[in-house]
Amino acid sequence: MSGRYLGWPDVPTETVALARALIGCELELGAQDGVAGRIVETEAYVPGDAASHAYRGETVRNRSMFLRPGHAYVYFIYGTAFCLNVSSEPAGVGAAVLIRALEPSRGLAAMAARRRNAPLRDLCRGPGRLTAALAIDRASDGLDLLAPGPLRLLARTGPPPEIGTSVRIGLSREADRPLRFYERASRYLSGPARLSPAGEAVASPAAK
DNA sequence: TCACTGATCGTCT
DNA sequence: GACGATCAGTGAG
Repeated sequence: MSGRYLGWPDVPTETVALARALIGCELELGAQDGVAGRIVETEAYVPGDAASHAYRGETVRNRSMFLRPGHAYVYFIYGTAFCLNVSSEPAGVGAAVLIRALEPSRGLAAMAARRRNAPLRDLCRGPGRLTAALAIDRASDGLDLLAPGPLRLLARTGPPPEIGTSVRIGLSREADRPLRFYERASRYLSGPARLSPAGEAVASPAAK
């Protein structure tokens, strides 16, 4: 089921607060496609962070990081993958939240087709995989995810998820900062399992 | 599940 | 010219 569309200024401006608030929200590709997934994993790239693309100031590539909160920053990495971020902090400040994983919720067949029929669990597990599943590329860079358009954020439905914290994945600088956030109960997380302990499950069907 | 490797290319030094 | 917010495939435990 889908919630209501998020708009400005429904979301926190501060980067870590936004990274946590996005867990459980739904990311929807153009309503006509009917493709969407719940965000279950994010990473914060805060101001002054040496691991952030914005660390050395604004460039043509990272300019979307300096937009008002809620804009898409999409970049191409390792010659193989696109990564989707949501800009944070007031306009003019370079910071963003990387969307690392989604739990597929709608349009599963379309996602699978774009992902070479990968198994459901792997459709959106990882920043490059979810952009492939949602057909997100550089054309999506700069889009406002909080306004009508081809890519939108929807409010979380249901109870607040239990959120876990860990170090970020794949970094060489600022690698020790606990700026990765994930939904503890989710089976759709990226990275090594040791970074995503499920914690004390209250009533997990699988745990017994 | 984890560890390792090759592929691949835009961006910045 | 090197490096990087990654992925798929392979092999071992």
